Amino acid sequence: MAHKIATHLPRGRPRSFDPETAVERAMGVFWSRGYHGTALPDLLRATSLSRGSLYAAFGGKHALFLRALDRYIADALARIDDELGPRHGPVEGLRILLAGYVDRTSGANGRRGCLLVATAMELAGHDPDVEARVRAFFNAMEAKAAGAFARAKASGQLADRVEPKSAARILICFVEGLRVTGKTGRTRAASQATADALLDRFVR
Amino acid sequence: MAHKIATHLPRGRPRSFDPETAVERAMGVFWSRGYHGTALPDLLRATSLSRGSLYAAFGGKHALFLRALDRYIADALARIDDELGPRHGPVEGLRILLAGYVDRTSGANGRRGCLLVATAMELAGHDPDVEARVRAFFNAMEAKAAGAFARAKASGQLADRVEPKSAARILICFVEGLRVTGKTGRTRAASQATADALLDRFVR
DNA sequence: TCTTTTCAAGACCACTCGGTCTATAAATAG
DNA sequence: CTATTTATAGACCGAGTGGTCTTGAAAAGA
Repeated sequence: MAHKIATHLPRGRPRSFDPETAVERAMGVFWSRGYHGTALPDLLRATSLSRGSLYAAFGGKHALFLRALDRYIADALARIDDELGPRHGPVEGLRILLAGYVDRTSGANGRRGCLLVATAMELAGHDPDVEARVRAFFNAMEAKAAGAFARAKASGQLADRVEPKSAARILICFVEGLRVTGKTGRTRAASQATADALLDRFVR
Repeated sequence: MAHKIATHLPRGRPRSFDPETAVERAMGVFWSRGYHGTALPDLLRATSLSRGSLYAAFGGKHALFLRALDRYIADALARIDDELGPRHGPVEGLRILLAGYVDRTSGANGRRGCLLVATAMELAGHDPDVEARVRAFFNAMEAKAAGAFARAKASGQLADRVEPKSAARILICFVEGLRVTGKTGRTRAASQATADALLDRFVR
């Protein structure tokens, strides 16, 4: 008899299951390993979901990825709104925003990278759903940064001939470039000094 | 008899085969699709090599990828040496370098992306061989750019209080950020205007 | 209580992965 | 000429891929 010795292993043990939590945990896996580098079992382990549950709830790997990306973008935009919001003056807000990027692109944080930048490089060229989200993020961020620069200019805090829209685009390229160079584990001190040097070219 | 009807299909047709050409073609595939997104058959098609030849010549997918990355980096550094070399003044060289990045990050060129940036985001955190190469590239590029800024400063062409090393780091973050935002297909005019605005904060 | 719902476990599917190896044929060296 | 070298074509391998489906047990509602 080549039958299994122990049949009747325990099967289902339903637990309450929060989709948002699952998306958040899946986001962490995609963030660390990229889309192609993430296998279904990685996601099942991270979310504590079974294959069936994951497919019923999200439809598949790609759909879950888009949910995770949306969440990452929403978090990032909310953070920018907070940093550049009315709680601080515009220049102070930009300084706080830059300090946040310095923190997230130094040492181990830097090595972890950025889901949005990694996704842009890995998928934006081939996946229209992804490209639309990446473009929307950069446009939204640009609008928020340009608003802060415009408020700074209106209160006379900018150097001569600084145009808010150009300054915002420069700032975005700079921080996304920080995310790239941060992948090799730059020190916080060096990144902060570079960020300070940039902002000092714009503020009076 | 379930044998094949046509046995004796033609097998070997040896051709001379240049490894550097194969590396260059493999580079193009990795560049467009990323490391995990590239399958062996893609590389065989692009190089016109058989599996056996590819393994005999390069040892495998990962080793071939490193060869391709080395080639990409060597090409990039040679181009920078040319742009920032004695053929032009330092500020003119920086302007030419920026114009090249604008060209490579606009429209369809931008969508194609950058093998180095994509590799940094996809693999640098997990692959020491890759991380070493990415770090070496950024260090080398920073040294070259800092040299150009230093020469510009020595001839009085920089704005007050611009420090060559900080300026070089800012420039690198900016151009690598351009590669990221370029993935969504920005227009050349917008990118060029942004690059001009950046350089104008540094030159007198 | 009994029925329905909700989930986990995991077998199973067809396919693809990177990598190895054999058989064969053209080119080349002697 | 023959012998060797160099390359191709492609079968083959075990492992892994994303995705589907069946089974069974715990939870929830009646």
